Amino acid sequence: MISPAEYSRQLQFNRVPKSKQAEWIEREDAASDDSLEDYPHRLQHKKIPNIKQPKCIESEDPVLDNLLEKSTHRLHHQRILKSKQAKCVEREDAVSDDLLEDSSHMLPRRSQKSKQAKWMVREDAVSDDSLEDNSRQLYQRIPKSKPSKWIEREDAVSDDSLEDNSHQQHKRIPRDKQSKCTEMEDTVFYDSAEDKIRQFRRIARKRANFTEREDAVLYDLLENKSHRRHCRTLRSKQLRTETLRKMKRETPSHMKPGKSRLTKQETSRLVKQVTSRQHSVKSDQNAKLFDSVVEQELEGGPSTRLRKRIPKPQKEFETKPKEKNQAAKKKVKNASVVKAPAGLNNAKIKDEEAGYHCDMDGCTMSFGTKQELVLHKKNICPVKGCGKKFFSHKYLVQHRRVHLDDRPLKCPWKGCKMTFKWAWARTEHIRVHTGARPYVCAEPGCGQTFRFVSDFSRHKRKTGHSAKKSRG
Amino acid sequence: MISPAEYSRQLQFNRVPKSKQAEWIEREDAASDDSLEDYPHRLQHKKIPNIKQPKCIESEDPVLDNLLEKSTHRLHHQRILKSKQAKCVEREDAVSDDLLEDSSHMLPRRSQKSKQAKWMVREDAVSDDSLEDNSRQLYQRIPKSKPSKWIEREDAVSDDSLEDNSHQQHKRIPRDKQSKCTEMEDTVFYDSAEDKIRQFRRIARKRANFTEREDAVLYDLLENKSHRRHCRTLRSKQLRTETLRKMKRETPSHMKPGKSRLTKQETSRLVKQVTSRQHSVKSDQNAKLFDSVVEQELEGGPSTRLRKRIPKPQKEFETKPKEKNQAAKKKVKNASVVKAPAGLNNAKIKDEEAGYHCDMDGCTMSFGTKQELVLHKKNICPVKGCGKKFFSHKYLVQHRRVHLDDRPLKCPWKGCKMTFKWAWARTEHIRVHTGARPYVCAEPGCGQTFRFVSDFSRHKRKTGHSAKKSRG
DNA sequence: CTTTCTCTGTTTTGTC
DNA sequence: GGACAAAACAGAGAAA
DNA sequence: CTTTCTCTGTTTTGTC
DNA sequence: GGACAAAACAGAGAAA
Repeated sequence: MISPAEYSRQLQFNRVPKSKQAEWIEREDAASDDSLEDYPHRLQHKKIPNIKQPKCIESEDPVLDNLLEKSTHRLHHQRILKSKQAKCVEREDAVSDDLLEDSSHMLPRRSQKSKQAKWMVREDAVSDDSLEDNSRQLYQRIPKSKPSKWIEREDAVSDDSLEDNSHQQHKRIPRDKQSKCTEMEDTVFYDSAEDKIRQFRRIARKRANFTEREDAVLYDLLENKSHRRHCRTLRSKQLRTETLRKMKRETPSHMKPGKSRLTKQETSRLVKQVTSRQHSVKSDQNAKLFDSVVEQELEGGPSTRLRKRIPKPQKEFETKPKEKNQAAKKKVKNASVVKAPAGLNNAKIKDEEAGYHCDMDGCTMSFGTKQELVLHKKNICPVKGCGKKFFSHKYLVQHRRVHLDDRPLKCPWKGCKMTFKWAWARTEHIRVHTGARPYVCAEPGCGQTFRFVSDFSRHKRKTGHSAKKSRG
Repeated sequence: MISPAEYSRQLQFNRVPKSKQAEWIEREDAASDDSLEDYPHRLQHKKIPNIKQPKCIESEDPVLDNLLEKSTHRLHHQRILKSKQAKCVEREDAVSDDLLEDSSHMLPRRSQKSKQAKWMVREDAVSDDSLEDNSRQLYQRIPKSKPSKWIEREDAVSDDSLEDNSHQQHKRIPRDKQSKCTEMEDTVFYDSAEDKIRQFRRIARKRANFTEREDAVLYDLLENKSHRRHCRTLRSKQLRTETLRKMKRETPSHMKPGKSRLTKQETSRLVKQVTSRQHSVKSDQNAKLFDSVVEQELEGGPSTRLRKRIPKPQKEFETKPKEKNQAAKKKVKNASVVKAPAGLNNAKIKDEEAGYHCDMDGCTMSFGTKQELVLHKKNICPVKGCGKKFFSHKYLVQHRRVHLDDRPLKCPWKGCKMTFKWAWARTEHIRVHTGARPYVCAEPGCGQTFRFVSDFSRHKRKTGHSAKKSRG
């Protein structure tokens, strides 16, 4: 089942699932085991940022997109979170059946029986379109869509906005994973140094207002610039601490000085500019480690300030309804599930099978089934697990990006590889680079500043303070 | 802005955001920089599993929940993904304004003006309820809810199911993060060994059918059992390889043998049982590393097979509409946003302010605003960013768990700390432990087996093969 | 719990 | 046949 | 691209 | 005033 190559790869990358090492609980012994489970400090909550990143190609061509969009480096990150107090609500013990099933005396439980197209709810024109679609939906399933009336009328339609081609979903974007390292022996030290470099950057970024931008951007170094190998390391507190300790006492020789353009003096200067609570001693140590591992890029400036108006091609959906092969035909009975407009599945813009065109004012979308179109016209997203209902038809079209992988908006900072689906996300992200805190509470004695609307908004909500936004 | 303690912590945990080290792109220099960006191997896409875990306390008391739910250990994980081909669609250059804003010549752009309650769309009874709620919504915002007609009638109501108290959202549950290590000096080696242990487990798990369960569960060792510190380490390929190399050549003395109950002989046996493509040589090495770091727990068995019927208290929502303090009153004008039923926010079950009770058959839910109730009755989730529309009112009630943190279902395997909101997720997860592959394609020459319905379903969809499920 | 920061559905602003 | 809860399915989609 | 595996809205099964 | 796109907001929520 696993090739030697894959095996080595897994060995190397530590791909063995965590939970797989657990033991089977003896039914009778469960009590003793459970006694241990009330400990508040269990290693339970895990949280790992996730990011998918750009694709650099100017494409109107969905086929080309498909070919390219899957070959991107992804980087990962790890953080140790603090514990949540244990709080076990044992409410469902349905394990029984499944345990039986999985424990080697398992029986066949179910054969795929027919699904009746009983799914459309009356009260709207949608009724029984489902049946007439059964014959053409081979590989996709028909959404058990939810008819519902409300269709916004005021600003319902018009054209797709400029960003209709940008899309995808990602969860949390860890800030600086895209480091890169020259191949070297002392990788361990590299990694530790990298941590400290990040720390330095943070410190620099924290300085008051970035009157000199140079200072703020001194540290672009770990970014990949070409084909170099990527170094992504994340460690536990223990490992990190341990590594640091070892470094201090036994391996100064591993460092490779001379690569960083950030001198120790510069480092110290920056550290001093930081708020007084920070420890310049530690930072100075960092400066040494710095030298061993990094390359730095020179600071650039904002690349554009002129807004570019894109003429909007308007022919996004060519949509040639395409009968797929008949292989799946025997399962046409399963006709009641949402047939996600294949284009929406997993970030591909396959508009080929879109045979049902939206005729709403200015909307050019089309879908593989009548159901999808009906949902679409009701401003309900027809993607299977989605089913969201929107106020505006136009937004529904923009909403598509949520289900696509495209992330066309890039952070303009040199070396920053962050990409976005939403302009606002990028807008706020940039403040991470600039250090700007544009939201200032106008409440007379408050004076708090915020970098993100959300935080400002929360502040106002919680305190009732005033709402003025000023320059940060 | 940052305390010394926080600073050290950040230093230690490497919390500096990645993208913060980027440089500002000179507008004029952008071209040269951009030339670099077409490289296919950019370090862009990142993907990091995320997991939140249990809370062990029997609580009906939301206050207690709030106090406890935040103090849980979270663990993290990192993986390096393969590259996605660069594909930069520069479609929006809207940076301009924000760059200006953030670059120190920023101007106040907006003061919170009034939001008119223009949001309710005609065509349903919802119309202008919004206005009458303005006075009582102080800290929450009123959802700009989407009136829509469709209400399922066939199985619309009845009681909440057993699982109404279980909830929250998490993304991807990495399989075996909850490792634990005794404090020791050679953490690096520990980590490497841990990797290999996982690999071993994977191999063991891959064996044909787990006729002897003992073999499948030999490796439960890294799980935390009490207050020990957690060791979570994730490294880049380079670091891992390097560490491994170092271990081999210079530090056999760091190992701490005698802890593992898995002997080298056992290991070899397991390795032999693995598919022929795996390298027993490597595995044997692993067995040695094994010894240095792990403790093992004895295998248990399934803890329960009897389904427990929970009587269902039925008084989930006591809901005393509670006027919060008046601080936020001046912003009541912003009345048009979804006021997420505070109970749904961020996994707290605060039903205190629920003053609008659902009178649908058997439904006991209540909400802070009429709008929410109206949405609820339309089977639309009133949580702010959600707005999903469901077929069944009863499911809408179950859907709540998506927005709550509670994860009441636990994996029954000893030492496995996985928790779930959905029974099916746990059911399939358990197969990860057992190795079961219950789905067998019945297509005459196919014979493929699957561990997860989803994969089986995809197989059938793609191949058109038959649908019988048998024991794996 | 807190802070930091991204995602996204809806609202507000700005321009014509 | 009906009602209903439990179980399962079938996608979507994250992670590797 | 693939495999592995979780999440979740809807369908199917099982029981009364 | 209207229409409309761009920008911003206000949550939700992930991560640390």
